[in-house]
Amino acid sequence: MLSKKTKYGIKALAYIARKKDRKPVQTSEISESENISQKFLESILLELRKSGFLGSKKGKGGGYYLIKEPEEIKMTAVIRVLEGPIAMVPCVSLNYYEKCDDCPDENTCAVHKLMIQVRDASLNILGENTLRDIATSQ
Amino acid sequence: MLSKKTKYGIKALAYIARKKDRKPVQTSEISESENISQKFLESILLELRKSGFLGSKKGKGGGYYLIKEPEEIKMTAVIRVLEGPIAMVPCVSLNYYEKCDDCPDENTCAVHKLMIQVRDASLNILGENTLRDIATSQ
DNA sequence: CTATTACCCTATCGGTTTACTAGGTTTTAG
DNA sequence: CTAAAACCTAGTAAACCGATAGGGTAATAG
Repeated sequence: MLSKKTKYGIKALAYIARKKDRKPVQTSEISESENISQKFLESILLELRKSGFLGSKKGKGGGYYLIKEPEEIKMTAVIRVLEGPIAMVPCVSLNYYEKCDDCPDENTCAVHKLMIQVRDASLNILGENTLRDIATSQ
Repeated sequence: MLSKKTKYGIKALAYIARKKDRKPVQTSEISESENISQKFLESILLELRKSGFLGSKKGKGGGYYLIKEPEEIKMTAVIRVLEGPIAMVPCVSLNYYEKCDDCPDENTCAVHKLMIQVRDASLNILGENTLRDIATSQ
């Protein structure tokens, strides 16, 4: 299940991407338009700035803006930063790998191979969708 | 992320499916072989019995056995019972649909269409894999 | 210069879920 | 009878989630 944090983060990024100009967008504007608690949204946008997706401008007329072009931002990258692993099980995660303590051998694990297939299918979709795709999909 | 419960449940089903005869398998045997806490496993197998995947026999020599053939059991069905929805967001779930309270219109939601694609990709994999496939995949 | 705007930071908190444990009851084979 | 096994009810410690509180700090318009 996707957390609200991730969901809100994606929506906010899409909102900013839909703006024609590159002027900073205020959190208050996004929170009102997308029905997201402003304080909660602030913490999410802050995280997106620290991880290199957004830039920010302080003071009057400030806000957040995209650093890269929307088509350069893959959804895999966004989800990995906000949500963490895309895989359903740590032992098949590419970026957040962890060994299962109950499995002596991953190659003989019934769950392992199945979850690799699911992971690859998800990675395919999320890797070929960019912020541009989801921002313009209305 | 898949819960331990679901993971253990799948492993247990696979273990039972690998047995040639149809004699009941005890929880103690499965828990030792698969490194699962026995008490926790008990509750999982009980749930799998109540949802129609397993039969049980009480008393000495009792245990759990498959009711259907392994190739008749799709992994979608197992996961839906143990884990719940397969979709990453309730608003795209086929079996556990729920409306988002922040979305006025699903058709204009940036997250919605993306998550439908992910769901369909996952459903494809999990729907074409049966218990037979994952039990014999070593 | 000063008021305002809006980003930035820390801390906390109630609620839910997760993974598991404890302890007992019922049923059955031998 | 008795040992073994499923069955049932509760409880619980820890983690996580979504949000809120309350400010601090930097930049800018006028």
